Amino acid sequence: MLELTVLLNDDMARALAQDSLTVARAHLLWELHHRGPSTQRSLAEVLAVSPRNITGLVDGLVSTGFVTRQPHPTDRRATLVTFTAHGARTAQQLETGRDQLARFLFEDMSDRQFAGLVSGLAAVLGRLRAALGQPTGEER
Amino acid sequence: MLELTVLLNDDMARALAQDSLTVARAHLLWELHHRGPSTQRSLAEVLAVSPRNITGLVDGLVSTGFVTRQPHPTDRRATLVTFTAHGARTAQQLETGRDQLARFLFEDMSDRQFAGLVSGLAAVLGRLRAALGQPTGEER
DNA sequence: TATTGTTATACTCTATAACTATA
DNA sequence: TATAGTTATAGAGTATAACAATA
Repeated sequence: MLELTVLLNDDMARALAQDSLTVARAHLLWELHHRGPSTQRSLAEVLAVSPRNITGLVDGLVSTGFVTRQPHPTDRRATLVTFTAHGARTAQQLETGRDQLARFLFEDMSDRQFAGLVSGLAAVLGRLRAALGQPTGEER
Repeated sequence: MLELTVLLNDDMARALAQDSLTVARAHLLWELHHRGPSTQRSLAEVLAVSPRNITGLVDGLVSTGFVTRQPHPTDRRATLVTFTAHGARTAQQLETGRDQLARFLFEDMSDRQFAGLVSGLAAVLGRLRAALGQPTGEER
């Protein structure tokens, strides 16, 4: 399992690097894509990371042209992190790529095998959740 | 899947931190445990990381008392990274913990469910391998 | 008084390039 | 001439703490 995740992370990192992205920045883009313009505060909570960290990630994404900082309409302390056209297009591609990978991995699998996999994974996940004390996982 | 790996990595990092370890350093310890005293060069290859990176990881493990640098018996350029008693004990605990986790996750699972999980994962892994061009995975 | 985001500081992991000591 | 490991330098991700502007 560890080997598999390392393998996936490395390959994902390489793929993202071709778009001048890192895993951490792509994760922020991904959440932004699903939530729309967001304050840095809310992104810090969603990504379970310090506000200072978000400042750095957004700095990077701004300088590489994926997002901009827009003034919050009612709270002058806050900024809204917002996609550029390029950022929106890239986030959409991330989602499309995820869907394509899922299809590639599962579409030729028999219903029986797929059901067995899902059932087994659900059992493992359930045990993990119990052991870790119900983490807030979002089941994406 | 991504959420799951993130979840596992975070939790693993927290657990390791209680032993003053990081994931990268524990990975080195793990390989050392399975290979015995090793040159930094060989560790760089095994971990697929630059030699300079190994210098840093070993520096950290030396200063926290897990390993020492010993002279190589025949090559005076090389050093052999070697466990301290504390390091050897810790590596053994890592392996024991891995085994315990595996037992916890699978021992109450029916043979049928377990077989379905293994079969499904094997199919997914096979497709990944085909797509990525037969990575050198070690199947641990 | 509390919250948002930044500056200041620090640590870890990672890389490439140049260099030293040895083979 | 090639190899093992280090120093030099750099960048990314992460954290806490102090601070400014605003609520």
